[in-house]
Amino acid sequence: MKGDYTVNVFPFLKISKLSPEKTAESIGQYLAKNMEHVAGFDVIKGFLNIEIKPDYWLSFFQNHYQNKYFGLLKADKTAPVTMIEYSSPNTNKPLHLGHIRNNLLGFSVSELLKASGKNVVKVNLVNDRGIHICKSMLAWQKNAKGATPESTGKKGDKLVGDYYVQFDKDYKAQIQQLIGQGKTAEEAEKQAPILLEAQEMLRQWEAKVPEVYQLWQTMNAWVYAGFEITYKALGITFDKTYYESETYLLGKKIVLDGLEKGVLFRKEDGSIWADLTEDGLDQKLLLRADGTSVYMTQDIGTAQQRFTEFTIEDHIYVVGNEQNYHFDVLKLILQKLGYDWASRIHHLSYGMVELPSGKMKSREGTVVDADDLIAEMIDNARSTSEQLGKLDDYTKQEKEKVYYTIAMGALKYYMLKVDPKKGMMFNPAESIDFNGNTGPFIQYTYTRIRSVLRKWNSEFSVNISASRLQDKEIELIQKLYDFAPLIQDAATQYSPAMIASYIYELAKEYNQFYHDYQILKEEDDHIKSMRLALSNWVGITIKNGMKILGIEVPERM
RNA sequence: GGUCCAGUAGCUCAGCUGGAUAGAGCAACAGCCUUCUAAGCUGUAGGUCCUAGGUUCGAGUCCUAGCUGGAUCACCA
Repeated sequence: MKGDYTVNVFPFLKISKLSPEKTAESIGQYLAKNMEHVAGFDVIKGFLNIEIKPDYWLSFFQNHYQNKYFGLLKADKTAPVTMIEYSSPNTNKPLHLGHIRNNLLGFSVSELLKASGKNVVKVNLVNDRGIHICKSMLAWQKNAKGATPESTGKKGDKLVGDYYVQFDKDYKAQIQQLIGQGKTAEEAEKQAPILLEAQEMLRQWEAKVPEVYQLWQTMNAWVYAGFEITYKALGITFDKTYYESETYLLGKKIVLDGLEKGVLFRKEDGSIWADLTEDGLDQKLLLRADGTSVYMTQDIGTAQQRFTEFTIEDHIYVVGNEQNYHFDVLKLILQKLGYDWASRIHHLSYGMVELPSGKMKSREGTVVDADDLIAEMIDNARSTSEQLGKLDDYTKQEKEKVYYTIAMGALKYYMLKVDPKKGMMFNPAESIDFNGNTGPFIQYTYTRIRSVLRKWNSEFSVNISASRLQDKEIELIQKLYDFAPLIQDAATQYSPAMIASYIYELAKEYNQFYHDYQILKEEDDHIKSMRLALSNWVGITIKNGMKILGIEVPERM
């Protein structure tokens, strides 16, 4: 097929009043005459294929092949920031596959925005208070006999999570017992003694009863130590961490102001609500009758705090699509309260990760644990790598580093190549692949490039006439040409998947090139040098693209 | 029940603002390592793009209805 670009002329027919063929013909002739880079054109069935002169690609090649930051923009540190909240864990259970998607997406979108020239602030909001935390604490008090991460050798978040599950088990047993005594299910759910105890514990926590407060601090510290390990393994970082225990009261004042202004209303029992029925939504509780705040209240306060602390041009919340309604309500309430920045809030709503058996439920233990999955990925990378035996001269530590890099490359790419908006299926029975459209395939392409360049270990340049470029070489240059605009496009859509798909195609094309042409063995020095330069440039782009996905590339594998 | 989202090859997914014969990977089958890393390359096979209408030169893409699956409509977060 001839032509580098295709113009579809059908939309112009109304203006040209000519047949598609004649319209295409005349546009083609005009372009060939007036555009210096246009070499020629073809008309097929109303499609105008334009061919660009190889010189154009050659000069683009010469201008950029040495640029280590090819396609990337630098952020202006004085510019307004894009704030991105992600992770947002609860401190009552360990991280699972769903959290992995959230964390990887949040981190990658941050990198993507940075690469597109934005000034990014990454924040985490730890949900460290509330009834669910008290449930773990209560179950620990009742069952643990003083067990700690040290005494059990168990990771802190796992230990606490076990007691959250334990609570749920006991709670359900009590409900059954009450139903057996003639209560309705609804009554039983509200009256189970263990739940009443947890609610009492929450009141004690808010009153900062020392015994409860101290236990809370202790158990949260265990969880944070556990999270730290998982975050580190995932390579996830934040610029700032907010704790709900420190911000949960913030929204209160705003809500009371809103009440005074008549935007909100009070019910007979004293609770405060927003009426959104005119906007097609329901009424939303903002303060309980006893004055305590709910999730929405906290989010209002936290948002206000952030917009005061920073000059924010865009605030992204990476949160699952199960909370779409929550964010619709949040934005609407903030608008009604008169905050013009409400329009700058953007919910990056990603689809749930599902298992063949359905949705993951922490309480029911049907989750793919983050640490387990990471460990399994590393084991798989190790056994594959050992079979191939290409790293035999590496030290054990060097090898382990490569296994880890490949394992995380596979996991991260697997999660990020899917469009964020869409749900995704994960089958634990089938381990994540290392071949085909995968992270390791791209990493492998990079190591091939590095291997060639190590063997040369000298200068190279592009000093050749354009007519000597092979089609495949021009195709690679064209692919690289797309990188910078792609980053901008992907950034506006918050889509690391577009980057993943691009790097895969680039790596694939390079592998074809690598297979079909010789580089070091090429006899013509100019061609050899040009191919080294092209390889190096592809390598740079793979590395930069993978960095946006939070994936490292190894020198060898 | 109201609202929202999704349905593309056996499986997992691409398919940009409507454009040429709908693409990859995995799985299956057949080839390619005395040659720069075979975690690679090449080929074969695999499709009623959920269904039915509509919009127009043209629909996987837009509209309407239906079917199926999911989410949500909490004094949980």
